Parts: sequence; structure tokens; C-alpha cells
Amino acid sequence: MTDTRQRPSKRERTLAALVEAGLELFERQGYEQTTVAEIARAAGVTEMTFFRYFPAKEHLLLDDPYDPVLTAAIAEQPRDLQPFVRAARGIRAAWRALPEPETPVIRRRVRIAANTPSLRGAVWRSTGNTEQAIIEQLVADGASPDVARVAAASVLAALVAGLFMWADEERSTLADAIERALDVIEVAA
Amino acid sequence: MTDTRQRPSKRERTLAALVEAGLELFERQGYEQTTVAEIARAAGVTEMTFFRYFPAKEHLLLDDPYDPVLTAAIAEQPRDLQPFVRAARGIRAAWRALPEPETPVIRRRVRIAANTPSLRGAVWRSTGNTEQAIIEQLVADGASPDVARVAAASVLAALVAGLFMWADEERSTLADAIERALDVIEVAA
DNA sequence: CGCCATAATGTTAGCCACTAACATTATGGA
DNA sequence: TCCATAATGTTAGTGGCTAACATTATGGCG
Repeated sequence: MTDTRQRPSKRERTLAALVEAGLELFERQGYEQTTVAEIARAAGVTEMTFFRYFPAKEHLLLDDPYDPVLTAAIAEQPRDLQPFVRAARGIRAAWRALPEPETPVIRRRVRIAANTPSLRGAVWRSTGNTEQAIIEQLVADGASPDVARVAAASVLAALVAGLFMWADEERSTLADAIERALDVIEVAA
Repeated sequence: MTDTRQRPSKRERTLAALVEAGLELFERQGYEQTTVAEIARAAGVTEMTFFRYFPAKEHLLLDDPYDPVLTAAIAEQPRDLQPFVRAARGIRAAWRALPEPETPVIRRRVRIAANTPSLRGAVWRSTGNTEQAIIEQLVADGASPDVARVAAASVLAALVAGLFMWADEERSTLADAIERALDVIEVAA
């Protein structure tokens, strides 16, 4: 209490403790084998408290607040491109701009998700907001809703596949992995 | 018992009863609002019996045995195409060949899935086998594993998006919807 | 037709994710 | 220091799902 530096509020501290405890337990003994009660105990709180911070167990891993960056990047792509290509190039640009220092934490999370079958669906569902955001951006710029839906889904799938590849690679940079993934689907366009 | 025609075995009858009861309840009151116990009761069996037929509630909707057809169709596409294009054209061909009479049941299922947020992820996860089959086919014909993974994921995402669109359209044919979806991602290739 | 191995189903008990309603304690600013 | 309010705890319950064991039904065989 004698520390004059901004001390993190209790809420921030509990959140950090839960995240750290969760990640470590998931890594040590697997996602399925780890109980929410266990995570809570390791973080010094109750099971109920966990659910006050995360709506579900899987949300400890999936929080991605990347939507605004992505949609902005897509908006900047030339409007005369086909929606699919436009979305792909936007995502490419957005991730190229991501600060490298942030990637270790992302890698920890993605690595767990990539290696837990039951989480693959969860990851996909968690992209729902991002997907919606992309669709709206594309439609706002003149694409038909149906076309936008397919384009968004397909490009996001490539992105997730790229993330999963990268998570297990150890040496490569995130931006590179994403670029490689998008190269696969942006053929001859 | 005096009927001389092949009578369905008890196992077949129970399975049919569960599927029909499930679909109807899901349609009437929603997937989340329907309990497994409820479905079982409507089918004249116990909750336990339900789980002897389906490993999980969602599997009543997601059973797709389409993998062999798909991989065969992909295998028939020219090998000098890029993997992504090859997969897309294979899927196109496979669904074009699907007998129209089968589609009403598919529509019932997809419609429920498309309108239940928690199931969107489940659908994606359920494509896991198909995804794996596609990857293996592409790799067997010379694609790199990484490229194959991205191509399979991306093309399947477009397929699912197409299915979801179609489910709520009422008038259009399944093959048409799939073609439209694949057109979006097969740009200028 | 009746016997019986075996398939199909039922029972009970329990774990875990998650929720609701209400009670308690801690925090940090006035 | 006091106190409104944020943070956490307690209890009780629902629904999906599993395991171990008990019971009943089915249908081919003698």
C-alpha cells in the first residue's frame, strides 16, 4: 500500500490470476482435463467468480478484440476488387501491422486451441463477431449479402487455419504464416 | 407380425423415432429449449438410450456421411490445378451429383443448425472428418500439408456458408446455392 | 413352439459446465 | 473514518454426459 505507482485494481488482478492459472493448467494437463473449479482454486477464488469474468470456460482462451482493426483494414482496400479478394487483402494488411511483441501470448492460446478437438468449433464460433463485422463492411461497400457471407467465412477459415499452423511452428513469425495462408486462397486474382 | 415385408429391426425403429422426435421438437421449440430427456420421452425411450445412439445431442443433426463422395470428386479434378481451386471444383462436382430427392431432410437439419448460434460452431467441428479427408486427398496428389490444410478449411467454410444461405431460401435448389457460394471464392482462377 | 445367447433398454449414481437468488466481505473515495 | 458499492461467496439446482450394473426383449436355433 505504500507503493505510489498505479496499482492494478482488484478486478484486474483477479482477471490476470484467472488467465494465468487457466493457461498454465491447460498447458500442463490439457483443456478437457482441467476443471473450472480447479482454475478458480489456483487463482484463489470460487467457481462462481470465474463465471463472473468469463461467460464460459472456453472464453478464457478466446477473447479476440481484433474486429475494429480488421474492418478498418478491409475498408481501406480498393472497392473495385471482388469482395473475397478485398477481405483477404484487408486481413493480410491488418495482421502485417500487428506488433510482434504481442504474439507470444497469442501463440500460447492458439496452441492450446489448435490441439484440443472440442475447441476447434469454439474457435470458429468465436469468430462470429469478426465475421459479422467483415460482412457489414463488405455490404456497406456494395457487395451483396450472400456474397459477403461466403467471402467472410472463407477468408476467416483460411486465417484460422494459418493461425493453427503457426502456433505449432515455433520459429516462424505470425505475419509470415498469415501471408502464406492467404496466398493459398488468393490464387491468380 | 403377420406382415411378410422386411420389417425394420428394433434398432432401426428406435433410431428413426429419435430422429423424428428430435427434429420436430427442435423445430417447434428450438434446439436449446429442447432437452435430451424430452426427446427420449417423445420417442418412447430413456435418456440413456439416446446417448447409445448419438454421442452427443448435436449429433442428432450432424451425421453427414458425405466424405467418400467428396474426396472421390476432388481426386477426379486435374492435378495441375492449384489445391484450392481443385478442392473447390471437386466439391462443386460432388454436390451437383447429389440426388435432389434427398434435399428436404438436409434442409430441415441445416435450417435448425443455421438458426441456432451454439450450433454454428458444432457444424464446423462436424466437418472435421471431411476436412481431414480432403487434406489427405490433396496431399496424396502432391500438395504440401500446410497448403492443403488452408485450402480445405477455406473451401469447406464456403460450402457451409452456402448451405446456410440455401436453408433459409425456400425456393432455390441446393446445387445452385453451392455453385453460387463457390463462385464467390473461385475468382479469376 | 419354446429355449436361450445376445442385443436393446433401463436404473442409479455421479461429474462437470453453467445459472439464479441471496448473503457477505472488501475497497477506495468523500 | 465511514459507507456506497464493487467483488466475492453460498446454496441449490438444471442439463449434458458417463460408468457400472441390472433387466427385458428379440429372433435364430433345435
